[in-house]
Amino acid sequence: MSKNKATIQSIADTLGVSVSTVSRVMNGVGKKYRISTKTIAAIHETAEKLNYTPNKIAKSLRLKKTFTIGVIIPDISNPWFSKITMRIEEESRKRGYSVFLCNSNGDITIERDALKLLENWSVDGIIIVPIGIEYKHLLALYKNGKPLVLVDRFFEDVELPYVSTDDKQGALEANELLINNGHTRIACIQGLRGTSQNTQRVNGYKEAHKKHGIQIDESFIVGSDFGYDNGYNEAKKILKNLKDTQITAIFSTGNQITLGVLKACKEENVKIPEELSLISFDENNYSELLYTPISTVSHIDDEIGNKAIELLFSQIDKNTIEESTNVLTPTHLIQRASVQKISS
Amino acid sequence: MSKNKATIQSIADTLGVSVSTVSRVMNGVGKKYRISTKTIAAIHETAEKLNYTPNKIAKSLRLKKTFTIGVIIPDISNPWFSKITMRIEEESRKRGYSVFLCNSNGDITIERDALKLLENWSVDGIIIVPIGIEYKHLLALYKNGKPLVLVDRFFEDVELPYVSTDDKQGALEANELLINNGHTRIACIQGLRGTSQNTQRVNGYKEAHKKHGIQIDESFIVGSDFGYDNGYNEAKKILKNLKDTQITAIFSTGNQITLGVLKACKEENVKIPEELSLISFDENNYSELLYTPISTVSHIDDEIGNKAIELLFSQIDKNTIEESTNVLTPTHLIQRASVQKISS
DNA sequence: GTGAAAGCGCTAACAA
DNA sequence: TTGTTAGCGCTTTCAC
Repeated sequence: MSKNKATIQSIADTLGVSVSTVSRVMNGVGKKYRISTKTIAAIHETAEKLNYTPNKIAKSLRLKKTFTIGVIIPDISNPWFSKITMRIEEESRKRGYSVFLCNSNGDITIERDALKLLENWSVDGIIIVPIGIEYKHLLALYKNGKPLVLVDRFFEDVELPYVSTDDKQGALEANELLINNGHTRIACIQGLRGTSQNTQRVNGYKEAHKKHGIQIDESFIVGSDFGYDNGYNEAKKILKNLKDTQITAIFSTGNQITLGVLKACKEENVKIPEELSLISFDENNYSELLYTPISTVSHIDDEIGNKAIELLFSQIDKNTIEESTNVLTPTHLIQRASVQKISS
Repeated sequence: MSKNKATIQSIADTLGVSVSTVSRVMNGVGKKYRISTKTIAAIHETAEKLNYTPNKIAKSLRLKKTFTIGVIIPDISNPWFSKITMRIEEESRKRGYSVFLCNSNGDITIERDALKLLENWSVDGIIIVPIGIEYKHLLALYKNGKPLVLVDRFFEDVELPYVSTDDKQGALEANELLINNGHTRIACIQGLRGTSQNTQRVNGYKEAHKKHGIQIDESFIVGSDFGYDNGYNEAKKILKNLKDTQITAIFSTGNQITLGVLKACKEENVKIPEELSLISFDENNYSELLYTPISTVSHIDDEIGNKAIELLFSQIDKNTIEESTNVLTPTHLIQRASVQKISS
């Protein structure tokens, strides 16, 4: 097996034909150019023999099109994101595109660098779950003509197409469930402040309160990011002051936060739902198998992934009907044992 | 903001210098070539002004080096894989490399295509979690000089560097724990047959039996892949025949299988560990929070990811000390409530 | 200190 | 039906 790769040139040389002929055959337009069947066969044969594989780099440079898309995710180890990434990868592959993956790790500097990198790689389009606190770099790229779709988090009043979840409505329903079960003192453990996702979910929390004429105690809204530790730490504090605050339920804005809360409750020996009700954003395949099955706000990652790809390729293929570039998918409330009726 | 990107050519033109000068400056070797400070400054300035970003495609073509690595994973939505992917991405980024992600979806055809694709993209190296039932395509590429590292699954007696878990030892310890607790009739729900991972784990199961002089009942070894459904279906069958088989414990070879088992036990109202003990490969941050905290065989993904990257770059940088290219990281048994002592 | 020019592998317009 | 050739954006040798 030779170490230096075969090129169309080497095929052309061994056969005594020209590179264009080889190129045409390799691109399957041999017939169209009425290249003789035997030439076609011969080319395929030597290609095989020389173990030829086309050089995508050269092709990309020439065509100014790479057939790649870039994906930037804050944390692929989060199941919700990894499922979306999978969807994106699969759909892209079907369309003949490959995926460049970047993990921004929740760090805006990395996000900016990753974006620059993808630009330098001339990816044909970008799907990003932005950190969500800054959009200038995204807007600049988009305005410059690079196909781009935001997923999960977006920026209000900024002209960047997105597909996300109707977080507010989901949060509203979740909190109404609590309220309808007699809860009026509900803690909200939030994620990263300033992100649309968080804002919407907290807004849903607030709206549920308003709708039912319940005073909002701002001190009940705590936390700072979507991680496990945040959930754990904030829950710990809440549990320690349960007598003072009279909190009877927690609304968790993310799956990792929820795990932290569960850990804390376990440590502090606080029974769910007897002593504390819990409802959480994000459904997982283990949600019903936890020590108390958790009521969740499910949002379908598959659909979001699909929509994102659809939106992106409509930009790439320039078939864009420039209407409704923004999509909010609905949520679905899954009721389980973690919410209990109380007499208020 | 102009739509057509600036190139070193356009910078050279606006400044009336040559492309080589610009190239040198952009690559930070301006001083080395004793290019005048004002020229350097001017070039940087216009680069900024024209919003120049280097074209990695062109650079790659010229250098025959892409500063990318390819990653092929059977299922990134599996937390264990996604964590490894994250590790790989992060380390690569630190070294100035980007990641091409492919999800083989457990399909050998896709795996082969993905590999071909990465080859065509001239990635500088490949990290793959192979489906594990075929290695010819991998070996061919490796023999041809492409840096390659297998992760998690490997092929015995095939000269392909890998970093994996000491699955056999882990399985051995897990089953010894069961045996030491009086269990002798242990079911094993296996994953994809023919993969090293599965073989090793089943071997560990068998070895534990042999070591303790327990007859192995081959009919107790069931299942066919690492998915949730497999765990669910096999557990259902086991639970229905509990009286006949006298099975007292299940050894699950993977995290998704375990979730399926838990679901089945819940449905069939079989209490863990009172009626059935359970121990599982793969630790997750929710393992201790399940309705029965699960004893697990933990294997540290971070270390595996790091080792894989290390091995890969030692090949890429050709600093390879050609010894010990294979790594097996140890497992760690985490004991929780899901295993109960029984009087045998 | 700076520039000219070849060439990485491929495509496609133009030629024959 | 097939070939010639320019050029995608960049690096680098050689020249001055």
